[in-house]
Amino acid sequence: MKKFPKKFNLLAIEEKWQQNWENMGIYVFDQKDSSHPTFTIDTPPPYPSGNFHMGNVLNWTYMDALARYKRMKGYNVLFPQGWDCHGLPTEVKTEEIHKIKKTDVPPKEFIKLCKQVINKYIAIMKKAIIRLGCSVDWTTEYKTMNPSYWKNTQLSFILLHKKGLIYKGTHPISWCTSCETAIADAEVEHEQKQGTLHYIKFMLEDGNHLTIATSRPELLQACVTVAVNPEDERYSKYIGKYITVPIACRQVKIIAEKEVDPKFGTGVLMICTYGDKADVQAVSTLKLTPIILIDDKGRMNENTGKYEGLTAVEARKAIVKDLESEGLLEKTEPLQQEVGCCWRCKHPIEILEHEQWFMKTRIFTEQVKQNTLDVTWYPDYMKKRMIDWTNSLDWDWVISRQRIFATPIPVWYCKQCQEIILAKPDWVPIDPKNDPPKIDSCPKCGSTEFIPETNVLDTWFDSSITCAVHAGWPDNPDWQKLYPADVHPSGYDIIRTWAYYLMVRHLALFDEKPYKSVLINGMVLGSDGKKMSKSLGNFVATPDVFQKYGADAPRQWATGGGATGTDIPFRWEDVEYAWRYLRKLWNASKFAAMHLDDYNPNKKPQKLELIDCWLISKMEQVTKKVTEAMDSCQFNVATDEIRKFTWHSFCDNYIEAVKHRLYQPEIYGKEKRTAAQYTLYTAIYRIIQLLAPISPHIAEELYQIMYADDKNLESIHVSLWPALKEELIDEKAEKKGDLIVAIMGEIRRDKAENQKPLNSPIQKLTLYTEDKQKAAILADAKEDLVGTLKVEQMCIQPEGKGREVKGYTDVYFDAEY
RNA sequence: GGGCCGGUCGUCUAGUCUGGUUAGGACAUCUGCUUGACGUGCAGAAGGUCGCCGGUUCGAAUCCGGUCCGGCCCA
Repeated sequence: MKKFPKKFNLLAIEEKWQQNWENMGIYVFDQKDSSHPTFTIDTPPPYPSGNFHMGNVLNWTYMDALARYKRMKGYNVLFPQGWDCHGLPTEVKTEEIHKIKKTDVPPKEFIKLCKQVINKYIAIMKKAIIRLGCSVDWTTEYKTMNPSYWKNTQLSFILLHKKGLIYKGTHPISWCTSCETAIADAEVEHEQKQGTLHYIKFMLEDGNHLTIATSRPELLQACVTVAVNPEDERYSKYIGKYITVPIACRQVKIIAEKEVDPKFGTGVLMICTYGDKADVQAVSTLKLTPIILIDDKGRMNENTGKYEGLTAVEARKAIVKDLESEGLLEKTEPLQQEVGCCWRCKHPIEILEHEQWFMKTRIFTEQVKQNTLDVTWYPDYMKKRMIDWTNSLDWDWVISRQRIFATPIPVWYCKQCQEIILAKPDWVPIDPKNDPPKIDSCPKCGSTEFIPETNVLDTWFDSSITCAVHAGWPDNPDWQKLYPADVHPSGYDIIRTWAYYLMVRHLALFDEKPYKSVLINGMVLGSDGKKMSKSLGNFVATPDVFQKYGADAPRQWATGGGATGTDIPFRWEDVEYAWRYLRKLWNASKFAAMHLDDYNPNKKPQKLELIDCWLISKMEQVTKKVTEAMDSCQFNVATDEIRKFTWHSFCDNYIEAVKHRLYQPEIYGKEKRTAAQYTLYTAIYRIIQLLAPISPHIAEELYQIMYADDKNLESIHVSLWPALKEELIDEKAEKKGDLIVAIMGEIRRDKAENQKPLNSPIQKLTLYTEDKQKAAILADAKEDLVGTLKVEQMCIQPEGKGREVKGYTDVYFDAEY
């Protein structure tokens, strides 16, 4: 036992241990070990935004608590950490910082700048993860922008291509005209916008007209058909007839379509290529020829004649004006509409036809669903989100992007015959823009000139193979030992992207699911219950929290704030409460340490008193509950149980009940003092073990002061999680102890009501009970009752009435002060 | 329009799957006391028609049906 510091200085303790843990290397996954089962965490590599927010605190705390728990349970734990560097946000940030456009400098130069930005941000986040006390194995650290990771991403591309799961095709795709790139379904956000519904006359051959309502008159020239609902009696007679599209002055056929809502607008719908996904559907089922009017930059193209060069919005105005002058615009009205927007720049997206690379994902729908059901979800209902998302997908995954800072697609084209030259597995990592293919000539036509693919891969293509990469794929031949990952932690907001892409990619590559379980965290809200954001003024910066309360307290906020998977509001009061708990534990330990100078942990006392057995049994009960809670990722339950046991059973009841034995062995006997010492020593060790995954720093500090000399372990975090000792659960002792504790409580209450100090002596205490068993219990615990309550004289009588002990209708007492 | 989640003292939250003590805890409020660990702590009080309506049941916060409100995701 070391000297107990006088002051409680958690902040200093924390940083000290963070340093020491790194030096000890206890979080390094042991590749060579084969005697312990492995537990692998598929840490989702975060995008380094340069900001570690309270949401990050929440999900890293979940991961770390689990990692530490499993390590104590005897697992060889792999807790890796990577960084998902590529993508538009990085490009945008780099442009912002350097006040340039990405096209202002050569791509190589731009990539260099992006890397600088990312590396700076990684350093900030890494520091924060360490400050939170996470037991990450930093020897595994990787960055998706490094060639070593490119290799993985590109290899996976090659393998999928060889399996026929990747193809090039011209399909309608979501396109951001501002970012000038294709984007995937998952990147489209839907926003409520105020638009205008235009009522436009389309002339029929007989000189009459139909009025169609559209919010996008600029797409008139792309109108390929006009549809009405077959049930709609107003229009059924026109089905099959031809009608003239204004501006385009072109005739199209009127068709019947069940999907048309007769109540929307006039009930006549123009199908154009492409206004929305419904148009895409119609064009493909009806086999119509699309007419594309908008180019990559969002300007009207040569198909629009006099409108060429205008933006879509300008063209809309011009066309409306022209319609008006021709008398074809009947009226306009405001319209609340949902517009698909780019997740990054918020510009409305267009649906354009473009040659892109795709990965076949829809053919895996059934397999994804089946495997989703095979996976354990914490909480269970979150699997619905994955199933629903899978079912809702209409298109394959567009994996090519027209950007700079990303993994290159390892492909060239023969200049002569356009043959696709796919890189061989041993060529990667490679950037086709810098290096030619490693062949002498085109295998098809013999030409020696090649054009590099300039498109790059979607960032999700990097981050959706982590389960295999963390396991050691492709270089470690044993990688399948660590595959599938035991748990994939994630927020519910990214199930449709992260959990889904991981699933579909690993199934496609390896024909096996990537993870055995998914641990879902909710979102962090502001203290007002609304989403935390700077603009709402409810934002709390993580460094402020660390500075004031360190890491152990906010970690308890995270684990105890609510059930796993639910949103939890950040409240300073909750962190404060956790802090008070830590201080309470600290003080209780200090008290125990004061009395343990002469205690020999190797010598068990011969007899324990009733109240000692009571605490030990409670301790086993709480161990059981905490173990079960941790096993099912119910961190809030675990936190709650540990707190309740420490604060109430241990501090309020037990310590108070044995003080007399500790302070006055000359009266109560040395043996009884030793029994109390043993119980204190045992219980605190158990508390810090149970607490170690959740609040690792204080657990370590107390361990090192009080236990390291005896237990001889490097750290509490390598101690073995307490095995369940059912034989120590003693229901009878608990029942007996409960009675004693209830009497002590009732007498405290009696003193309080009589405005007596709690330590005021009782001249005579008479306990009444007719129950002989209870009388025997009282007699057995007489010394602890007398000692704790400062009773001069105590007797037990079968008959008589006094104050009733709460919860016991047959036990009364009378106290004379 | 569809899906999911939530609605529990003034505030936040547990419990709902597996129906059964007095609906648990925290913060805030109020009242005492300060027990030889506690820059505090302890004891106590007050505060709830468990969103609303109906059903099942001996018994419903919990199961079922409906309904309203809020959030998220999707179309």
